[in-house]
Amino acid sequence: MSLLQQIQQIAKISKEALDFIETHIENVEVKKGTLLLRNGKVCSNFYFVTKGMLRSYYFSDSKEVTNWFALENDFATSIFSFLSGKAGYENIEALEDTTIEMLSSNTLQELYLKFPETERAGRLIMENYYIQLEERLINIQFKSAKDRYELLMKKYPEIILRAPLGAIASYLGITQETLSRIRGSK
Amino acid sequence: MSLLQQIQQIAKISKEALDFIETHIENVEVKKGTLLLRNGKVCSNFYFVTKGMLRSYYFSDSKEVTNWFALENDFATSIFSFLSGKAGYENIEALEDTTIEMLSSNTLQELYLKFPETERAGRLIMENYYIQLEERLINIQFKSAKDRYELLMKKYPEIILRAPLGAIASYLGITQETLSRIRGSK
DNA sequence: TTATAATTTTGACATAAATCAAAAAGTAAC
DNA sequence: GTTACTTTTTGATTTATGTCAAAATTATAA
Repeated sequence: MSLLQQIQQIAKISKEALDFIETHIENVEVKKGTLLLRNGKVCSNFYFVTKGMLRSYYFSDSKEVTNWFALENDFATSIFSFLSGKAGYENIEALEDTTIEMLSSNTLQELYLKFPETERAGRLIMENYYIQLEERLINIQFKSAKDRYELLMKKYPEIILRAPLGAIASYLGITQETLSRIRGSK
Repeated sequence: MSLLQQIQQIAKISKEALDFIETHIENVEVKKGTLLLRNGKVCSNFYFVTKGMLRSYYFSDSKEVTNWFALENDFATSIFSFLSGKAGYENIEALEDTTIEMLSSNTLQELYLKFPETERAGRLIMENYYIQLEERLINIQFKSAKDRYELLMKKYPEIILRAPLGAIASYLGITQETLSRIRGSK
């Protein structure tokens, strides 16, 4: 699926707006290990993954903490930085060779102004993100490490299969030793 | 401040849309202890607190867990249920005698359709909510109980002063015994 | 293929926070 | 003001998960 198709599934958008988006999409291919964003920088791009996998992480006491994974057909950006225009704390790296479609924040602002009907898609995407995040917060707050791992496995098995253990562990809020033991014990 | 004023601070909205909102606002006063929403029900209202304090909580193994507090000038709703139209897991109660302005989800849907420029305010509100929630997730995942308490005290001292200990503790993801000890030790 | 580096697993031990229980303090009702 | 109820504090003990360290496995590159 392409970014354009994905957006059309979310909200009805005029032909003109779609054309505008299409002419502004930038296609990028990056090798595994590439850093698309470094902490301390402003994230001025909104990504859509067509192939491969990204992850965002930040440092907490010099330890890497995974903030999210983005697989095929997922949107991805450093939301705080992208929305506020301020320097962020996130790093975005490619966990595999990855192909992305990219929109700049300028393009998006222009899109919202020129085609106000696209605000709806923006709102719906944010609402969806919020609900996901809320669920994650609840899990982290009140499920055991093992429960959280099993929930992730059920909901996003692809992440478990494709991401390195350390990245998964810090996403779940546990150490990799603990995750390794959880995996071992069953 | 009123709901109308708050919305106008977020995005520019036409006179007509404002009128539409105004005629649909419902003013409600509730006594301390009132349950505005019970889990298992669909939350079909969007609240704005003009006086007093609400909190949302859900049950995890028959224990109450606070999901959020809403003080004066805060919006409040059971976001998942309100957005999805499905039965939710949250309860919303008044922690004090509280005055609220209320919009139904039907009104809001109508508003978005009739006045598409209001989508922008909706999007911006959601973006802001998301950023707040992300920050909270990061804190819960990687700060100690004490650090989390101190962060809350710095950011929302009103909550610490006005909410009962048990509600604050479960909001922070700790037991009330632990919170009591944190308070005691300094 | 072998050498080197990165990732994952295993082990021993430490610790923050939970649990269970009861006392103390605060609030509301009669 | 006394009684009953709720909330908060204090104490003793347990437990899930973290930390530190090293071994085993797997991936990468020369």
